[in-house]
Amino acid sequence: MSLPAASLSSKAERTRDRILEVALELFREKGYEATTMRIIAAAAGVSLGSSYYYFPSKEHLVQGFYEGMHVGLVEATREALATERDLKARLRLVMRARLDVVAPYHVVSGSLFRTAADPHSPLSPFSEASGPTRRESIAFLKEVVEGSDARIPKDVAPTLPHLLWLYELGLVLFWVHDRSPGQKRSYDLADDSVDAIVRLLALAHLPVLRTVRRQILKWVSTIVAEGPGAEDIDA
Amino acid sequence: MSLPAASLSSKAERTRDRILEVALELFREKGYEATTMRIIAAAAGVSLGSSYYYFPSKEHLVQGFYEGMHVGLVEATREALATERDLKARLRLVMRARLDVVAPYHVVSGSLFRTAADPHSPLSPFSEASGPTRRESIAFLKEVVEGSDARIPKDVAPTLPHLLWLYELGLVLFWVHDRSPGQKRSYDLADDSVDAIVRLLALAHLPVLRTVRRQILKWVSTIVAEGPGAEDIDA
DNA sequence: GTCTATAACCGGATAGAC
DNA sequence: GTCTATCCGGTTATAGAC
Repeated sequence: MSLPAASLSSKAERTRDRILEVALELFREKGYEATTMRIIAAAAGVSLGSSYYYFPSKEHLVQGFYEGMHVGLVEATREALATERDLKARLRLVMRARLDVVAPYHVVSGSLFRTAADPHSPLSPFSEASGPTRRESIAFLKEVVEGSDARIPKDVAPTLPHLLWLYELGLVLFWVHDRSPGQKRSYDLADDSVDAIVRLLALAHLPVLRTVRRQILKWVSTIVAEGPGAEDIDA
Repeated sequence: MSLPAASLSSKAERTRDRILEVALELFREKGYEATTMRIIAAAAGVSLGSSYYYFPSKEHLVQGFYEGMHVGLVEATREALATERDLKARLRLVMRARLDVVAPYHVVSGSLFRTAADPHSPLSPFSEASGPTRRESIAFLKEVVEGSDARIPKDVAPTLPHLLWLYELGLVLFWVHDRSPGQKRSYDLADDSVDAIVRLLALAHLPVLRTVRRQILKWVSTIVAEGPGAEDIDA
């Protein structure tokens, strides 16, 4: 989807793209379960067997979805991030945009994310296969922080993007479960939790908080170092 | 499983129990996917159709698992909790016991918890069907706190058990993904995060933290009020 | 009405011919 | 690279036994 567009045969590539495109549309329209591989194949004008030639499993069709969501977030926030310098405002607009971008998929999100919970699945956010997207997301959050005028304590700075990535994951997890109209609660939670995060960051330098700060940094490192390898930590 | 043991016919009940027992054992031995309903039925000495008479779906077999895990935790900690009064020690032993109790199921946990991520699934920790177990867990954590000699700020007290429940959920989620030998990282994380939590609680009364404290309480309420109904909040 | 069994359906995945 | 035929397992329909 965001691969170097050259080098691969064109007929095959168009077939592949068509299958993926059709599949994502059907997922959104009818849901993940209701969209059978047979229907996808038919809609894309290929046989069932051919679909499996391009995508080894139904799950693999969902990887394209994730990458799309990340690209969508970057595009949706580029303009606003270019001018805004206040950290709280930056984080808030990013998290709100995150929710906006995934919004059309809320109905399906349950069954879509279902697979993501399984660590053995390539769709797990911690998996090898998700590595590229994960690293891109963390790098993006790093920019969100560094582009602000906030002063972040030296020891917190390297871990902060990872912490924010975990936080974003949690927010989306909440959103998946959020049945309030328009997922209003998720937006409220985003606002409230961003407030708390920024305030905590502002207080982080206080001597009383030195020990907790270290403790928290320690366990965030533990969490983020988790996964297929230690490569995550220096993304 | 923890129902009033009377009132239902005994032959049927024994059949039901046998199916469940056999299923859990097979899940642990061979994994969730590899254990087919046909195998379960055969091992329990009934026909496939009969299994479906007792358990409407394969997922429903997993509900018994959850309840078992909760009962296991309570039993594993009863003795130690009876004498220990220090909050940090109490929380630490509870969280370590939580990991001990689920340990035999680590290999399977991925596919087992997979379904739990789907909000539409009865296996979701936030679902109606999980309500009883969820409320029991929160009530248990309330006792863990109240049985300690720690002084908890008045405004924090009612929300704390819910916060701890979310925290426990997160810990287990991490454990599911933890591939370190013996899941050592999960135990480390439990220790470190309990330290941080207890320290934060001790500092919570400080005037500088008043605003953050309120903000955090607010969004924890938002999260926990989420789900099938508002009944969660007064469990 | 409670329980059990057999046969079939449906959809994800695979084999192998062309 | 594309197809058809088939497998396999969760689930359902339904008939009948106790």
